[in-house]
Amino acid sequence: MLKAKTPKNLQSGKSTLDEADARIVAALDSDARLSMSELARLVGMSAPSVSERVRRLGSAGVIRGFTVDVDTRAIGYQIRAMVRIRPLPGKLHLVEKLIQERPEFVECDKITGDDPFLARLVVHSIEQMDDVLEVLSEHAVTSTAVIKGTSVKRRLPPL
Amino acid sequence: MLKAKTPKNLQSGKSTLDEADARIVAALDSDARLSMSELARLVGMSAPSVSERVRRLGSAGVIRGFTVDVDTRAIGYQIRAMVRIRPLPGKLHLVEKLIQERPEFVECDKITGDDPFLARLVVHSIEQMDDVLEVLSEHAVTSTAVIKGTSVKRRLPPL
DNA sequence: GTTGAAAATAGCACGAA
DNA sequence: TTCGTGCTATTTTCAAC
Repeated sequence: MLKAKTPKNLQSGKSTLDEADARIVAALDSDARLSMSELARLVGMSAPSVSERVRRLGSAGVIRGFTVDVDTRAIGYQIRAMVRIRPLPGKLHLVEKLIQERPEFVECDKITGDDPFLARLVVHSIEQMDDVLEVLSEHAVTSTAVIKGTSVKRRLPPL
Repeated sequence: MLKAKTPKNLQSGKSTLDEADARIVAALDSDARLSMSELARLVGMSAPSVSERVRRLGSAGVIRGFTVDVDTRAIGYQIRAMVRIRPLPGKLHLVEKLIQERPEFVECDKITGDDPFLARLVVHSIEQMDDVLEVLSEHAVTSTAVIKGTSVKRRLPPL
């Protein structure tokens, strides 16, 4: 049995999780659809306790939500690429809007350095990739690197 | 009520989803913990049908799993960065292993271009970032761009 | 954080289209 | 085939402790 006192540190937003919460988050990361009762078994607590902790992790902002890991290749998106995007002078916001409006950009971070945006692109074909980049071409300079494989699949940092 | 004929195209691995599957995947993406009965309500089918479709999407490889979206800043990881990594000659595999062994690298793609790896790094502080990059420094050249914000939060391409 | 009871849900077998 | 109905077992939730 695992006895862990309730963390008061969630609100500070800067601390580490206690052991029970860490185990809960790790378990949910490997399968977000685990039932509360099974989750309870895994962490050695009762279901209501675990349920309450999950609720608290949600309202504390640690858990933003639960999502599905979709293999885009299995639904026809054969090509993934990372695109660095440098808007021409004065076109930063326009370019950002264009990126957001193109659903093939499935992720985009604003970063420091020469290229303000780094976006993940998912397309069916090279032709489609070209179509998407064409939209940006008169407003930004882009550098595209096709993804050949994965060395580290998305994972959580140490909890 | 939604009548959609069952897709025979899942096995081909290259096709698009039928409307029911698309709605199921989209709904699960917004909340992977939806109950089958609620999911059934959302897509206008019975719970057993939806349940079977989710099972099939899993075994077809479309759904790889269900995960939790954790806000790493809420657990003390204040800094995120994208790191381009170019191993020195002959050190490609060594560097890949070093990346995989460092849990602060929460994602790493192998890409085309001058820099073979593009990794996402999550750390508590600049000092920790330096520590992590130091490990690579004698085997690779790295270019680090700190993430200032997000333009597009991770999302699915059109289904 | 735990226990126990009521309500909701999941999973299975079956029949219908 | 795939979808829907009715059943039982499990799970979730809420109460009280």
